[in-house]
Amino acid sequence: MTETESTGTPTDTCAGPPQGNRRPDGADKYTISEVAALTGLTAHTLRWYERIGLMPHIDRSHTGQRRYSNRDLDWLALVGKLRLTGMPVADMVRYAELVRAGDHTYTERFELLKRTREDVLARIAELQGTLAVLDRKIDFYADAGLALASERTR
Amino acid sequence: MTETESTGTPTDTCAGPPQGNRRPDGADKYTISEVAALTGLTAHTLRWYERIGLMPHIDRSHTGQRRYSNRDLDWLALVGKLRLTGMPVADMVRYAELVRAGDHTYTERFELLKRTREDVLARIAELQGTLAVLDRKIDFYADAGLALASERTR
DNA sequence: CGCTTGCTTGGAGTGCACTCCAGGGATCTA
DNA sequence: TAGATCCCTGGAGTGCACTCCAAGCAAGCG
Repeated sequence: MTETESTGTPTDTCAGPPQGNRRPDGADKYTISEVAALTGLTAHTLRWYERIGLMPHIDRSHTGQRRYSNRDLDWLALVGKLRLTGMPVADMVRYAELVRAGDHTYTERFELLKRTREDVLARIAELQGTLAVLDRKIDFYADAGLALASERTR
Repeated sequence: MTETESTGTPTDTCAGPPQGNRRPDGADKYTISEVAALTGLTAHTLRWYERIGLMPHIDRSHTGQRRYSNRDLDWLALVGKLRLTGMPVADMVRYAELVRAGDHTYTERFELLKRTREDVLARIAELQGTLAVLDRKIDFYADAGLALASERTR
């Protein structure tokens, strides 16, 4: 219920997604439960993301606890967006691997993003088709409901 | 090797209403594999839909084989649309129950459809937000790729 | 000092939506 | 009459994306 995924201003350059109550860079050390609150994911899921290779290496405190940075939050915001598109986690892991592999994977990342973009466009089109069907059915039920109501109450 | 189930349609995954190759009403008797071909679902899935109560009672031939009608195809088309919205199968079963229950469930069906419509609108908005992020990233990678290319080949 | 809270781990469990299997029956073609 | 092909059933298995568990460590508090 603490979904702090606001629709922020799209003014950032590359990966600057919307995120509210952050600490300034340099003082950006978040515990796992803070990140959970900020992202809406559970701590379980955050650890699981790390295990499957979807996260970069997360900083640790001197006692071994995770300390997330603003950069990690940026990455999680992107992951959240990709998740909304229905992209399989395995594909996101693939993208994460490309990022870790270095600059020579730019082209491949580019292709992956373009393919994803096409998928999103297709999904939007699908949903708009569904919306049309839904609207037709809703009109039908509105008429039927009206007919029933007038027949029964007046 | 009893059933050639998952042959499916190799390319046509648009899930649009393929109402072209239907038989006229009155001569509308389709076997399960014909329906599978028409809908893109597998015969397994069609039987499973029936088992969980997502389908009305399907006609049977004198030997007990399923014979689908145009009406069944209509229902499957709606189910396909609802599936695209991400609606859980359990909710679709609920809708199917309401339809079976009779005319006095009109209002409830109406509410369900309206809620679904809102969900679809929200989903489209989400996807458009994701599209914006994706486009920003794609622009970034296009520039980076260009820089790399000009550095190397020109 | 003990208690509570929050974090750690590997591994096991959950829910959804299929997906497949074994074993058998009916129909068609050669 | 044989073989191929389609279909039937209940139940078991699969893959994905989490979700939870048990056992234990570390810090803060009265």
